[in-house]
Amino acid sequence: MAARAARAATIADRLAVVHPGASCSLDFDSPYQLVIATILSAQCTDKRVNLVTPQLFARWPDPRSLAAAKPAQVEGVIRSTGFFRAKAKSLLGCARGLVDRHGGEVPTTLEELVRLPGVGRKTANVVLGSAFGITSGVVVDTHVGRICRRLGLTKHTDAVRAERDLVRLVPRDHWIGFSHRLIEHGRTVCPARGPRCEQCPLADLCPRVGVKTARPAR
DNA sequence: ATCCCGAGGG
DNA sequence: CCCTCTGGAT
Repeated sequence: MAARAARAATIADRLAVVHPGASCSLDFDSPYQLVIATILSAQCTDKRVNLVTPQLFARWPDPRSLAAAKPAQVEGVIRSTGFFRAKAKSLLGCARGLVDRHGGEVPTTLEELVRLPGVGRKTANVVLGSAFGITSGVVVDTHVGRICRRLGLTKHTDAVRAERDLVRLVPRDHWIGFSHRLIEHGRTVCPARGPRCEQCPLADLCPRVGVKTARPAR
């Protein structure tokens, strides 16, 4: 549908003005660190993840050391990110997968990444895009899905179906930037609760059905 | 009470 | 398809 593609282009252009340098807000300085940080980011703010990763990477600086770590010790360090047992299990399994199948390096294809414990399509897209500069798809996280539904770019709540719509609407070379700007927009202007519609550059494109404006001023 | 840059398991 | 995992923030 050409009309929706034009709408998507308008949205992408305006977000590029407001969030020009939007990028991954997780702290990392290697692909290994980004994989770990992104696994931890599930149902958790990046800010919270950035609070625990320095300790994590200081104690277990590479896949080999992390694969040999005691689960209980890892759980202790990552506890505040929530889902700490499942996440610790994923981290150890992921580290083991990196060592066993990839010589301790992070693979650069979606198929290999998704095979690692704790790494789903969203995490794989983030890692490929931000650690390697590889465009593999649109990152559809909770923000991207919610905003694109509000704006009528997709009707799907399922992330895979939403992504299928978005990759058709947005030119391939804009996929990563579009993703990061939507995520930034979601964090700063259009969160699930209390969207700040009065300062949203997309307000005229948004139905805002049943959306309450932030803060009843008191 | 509901949401946070999800993923795995039944 | 659903359910579960979990602490922190609002």
